[in-house]
Amino acid sequence: MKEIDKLFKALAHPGRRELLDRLNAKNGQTLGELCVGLAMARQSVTQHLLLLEEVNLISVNWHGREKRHYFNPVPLYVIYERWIRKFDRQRLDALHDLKGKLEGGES
Amino acid sequence: MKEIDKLFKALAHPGRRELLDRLNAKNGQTLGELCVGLAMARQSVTQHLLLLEEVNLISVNWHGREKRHYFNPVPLYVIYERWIRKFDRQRLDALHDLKGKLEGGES
DNA sequence: TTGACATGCAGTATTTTACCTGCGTATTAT
DNA sequence: ATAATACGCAGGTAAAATACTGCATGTCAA
Repeated sequence: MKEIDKLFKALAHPGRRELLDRLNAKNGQTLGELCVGLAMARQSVTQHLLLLEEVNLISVNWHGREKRHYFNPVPLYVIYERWIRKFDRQRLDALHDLKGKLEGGES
Repeated sequence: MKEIDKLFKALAHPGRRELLDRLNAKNGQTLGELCVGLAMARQSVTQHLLLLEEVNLISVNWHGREKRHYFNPVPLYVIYERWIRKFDRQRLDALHDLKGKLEGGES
């Protein structure tokens, strides 16, 4: 399976995207911290984190018995550049401009 | 399930992304055309197309007995604006600049 | 009107994903 | 040394996603 396929799959789960959100808000959190407030067993969270590791969206760092997690946005950049951007960037820009005009209330 | 969740799920399947690619290359293709060269039964392709319809990534148009499909990139734009872009745009821009410099061979 | 074609609909098998429970191991603190 | 803590590992189950087969329906062309 291609890397980009795994990447999209990794992003397909709301829980995993939330984990990325939380690491983006506060980097270097441990597994225990990341489990707080989630309706999931610790072991399930571990599986999600491993998946995110595999596609390089997070990296880890051991400090004694603690495993600290760090968010890496580069794969998202790859998705944007190689996949989203190629779909008629001009059309998107035009829509963006239109949206701005409409919201801005310009005649 | 939230709209953004369904959107990410819809993009998680390589076959569905290929369908979008093919429609982007040539808009207005029928189900039959889209099936050519795919290692899938027509009925499976239908299911994928319906899923893409549900999240508004494609729209359809009947002409007699033919169902024509059209790609709509707006949801991708939404993903970029509401999800990718929020992750430290500055960091991404910096990486982009760096990449450009390295590739450009600037000292 | 009849046959070919484009597609829909229903039911089912297979595979993958998500999640859990139970137990084991290494590290830290007392 | 012992207990508490932080986490890994293995296995099992339930649900969801994927893909199929078989048949029905509507449209077009001769």
